[in-house]
Amino acid sequence: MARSSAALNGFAALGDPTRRKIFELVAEEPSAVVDLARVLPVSRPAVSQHLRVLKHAGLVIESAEGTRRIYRLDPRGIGAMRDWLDAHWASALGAFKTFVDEQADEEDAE
Amino acid sequence: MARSSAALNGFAALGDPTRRKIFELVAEEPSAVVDLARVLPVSRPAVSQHLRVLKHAGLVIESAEGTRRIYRLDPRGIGAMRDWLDAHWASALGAFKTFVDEQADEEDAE
DNA sequence: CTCATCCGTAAGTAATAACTTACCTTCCGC
DNA sequence: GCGGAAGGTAAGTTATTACTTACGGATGAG
Repeated sequence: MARSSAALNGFAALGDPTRRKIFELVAEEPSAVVDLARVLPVSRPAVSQHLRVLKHAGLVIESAEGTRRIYRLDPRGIGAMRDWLDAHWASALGAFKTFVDEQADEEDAE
Repeated sequence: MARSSAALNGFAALGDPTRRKIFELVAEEPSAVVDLARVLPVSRPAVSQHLRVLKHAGLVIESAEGTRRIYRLDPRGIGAMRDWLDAHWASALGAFKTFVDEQADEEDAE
């Protein structure tokens, strides 16, 4: 259950635009907090707070390098969200196709 | 751009627990608003408002059936989120592996 | 033509969350 | 040791947002 609730928190974490931007920056290149704050339109503490949320959601990991904390993507959190979405996507695709076919039949009948 | 921003809104839409529950109920079986409200711990208007958000995010579609509006999953919105996540997942997995290998090397060196 | 059901929207409220500044600790170069 | 850079946390403010009740419009049954 810890795994699935972490995956679910991932959606809330990536729901915020600033956090999504941080996620994309870290995806491009593992970065320290100060480097992210330089690029973003928010203060450094705000970046720290966002990173805490992303970390808690299992989307990033942290590693010390001198005084700098380097943040990287954690593929496990992303993978959990991906799996959850994949399962629903597959069943949705089947149901959607059935629905569209039925609609077409009804229109033929008119 | 309309496509990608819709996909991104999807994360915010699924970030809310009630909305995620609605999403799962609709995934199990296409439902009318009143049926969803019967199961959920919130009022019917609240369900309507959540469905509007999900619809705007491209995650569900609506079809009239008498006075009832039947909501179904829209695989396109889910697919867009899935694609976005997939791309980041793949690159994250590569970067993560490299990072773990480097860590192992440094520990060997000590 | 009523009457009931289904549903969306408006308006107001209370909780949440994203941001700021201020402060303190930790680590490196000199 | 000392000064400076990096960053997590606290406290306070403001904007979102998830919810409620109240209302009005549309559809189907009798």
